[in-house]
Amino acid sequence: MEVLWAATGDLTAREVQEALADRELATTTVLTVLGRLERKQLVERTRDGRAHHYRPTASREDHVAELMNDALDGAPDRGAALARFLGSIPREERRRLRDLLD
Amino acid sequence: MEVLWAATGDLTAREVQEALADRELATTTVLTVLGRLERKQLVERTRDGRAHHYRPTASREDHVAELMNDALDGAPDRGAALARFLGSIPREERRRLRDLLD
DNA sequence: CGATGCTTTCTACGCGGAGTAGAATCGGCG
DNA sequence: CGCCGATTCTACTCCGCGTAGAAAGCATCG
Repeated sequence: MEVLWAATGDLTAREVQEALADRELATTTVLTVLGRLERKQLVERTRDGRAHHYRPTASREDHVAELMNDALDGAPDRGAALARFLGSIPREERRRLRDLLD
Repeated sequence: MEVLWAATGDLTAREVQEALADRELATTTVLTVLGRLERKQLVERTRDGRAHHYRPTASREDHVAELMNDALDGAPDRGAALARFLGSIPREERRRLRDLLD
């Protein structure tokens, strides 16, 4: 996901593999992982001749926001959880949140 | 964790088992899980005679807030992620957040 | 047209965590 | 001291993840 999120457009499996060249992964490994990510709806792909082009289904920020929501869903008292959350982030970010809310 | 969070005070393994009576779990199963939760610092315990008393190390809300933070840590641009998060929750909760920030 | 070379699919192995539980051990209490 | 519940140790299964080999698809070059 890091690679796909960092890219400006779609990437082929080979391009992903090259972006991870330092790990020397087998091509099939990259394909397998991309397939699993697709199964989890984290990426989608379109065919282009012989190869596929992969792209994230959501921006990294959207994904993070969704994870935060999933976590919040675990609380019976969402309001209380939100209050604790506010208390757990840096003052600076609380300020930022207030700005965003206006 | 649900059982411990729902309880008012500490619980013994047997009490936890009784709270989960519908699942008909073996006593050792309950103990094993409690042990793993302790290893993960989700619960702590104190000895009391032959048995132990278990309790959560954090309230459910604190735990949820922590999970939200963990998710947020996955974003390179925390501000942007927070913005998406705000956009993903019900209007009502945004209002609640604004109140909390005052 | 067929060989060549990518790309993809199918299958698989090892690892670790979660759920479950049996066997053995520990330690109060009568 | 012996009993019985509580605890610890160990283990089995299932599942997801990281990894990759073997095989099949298919476009292109000679």
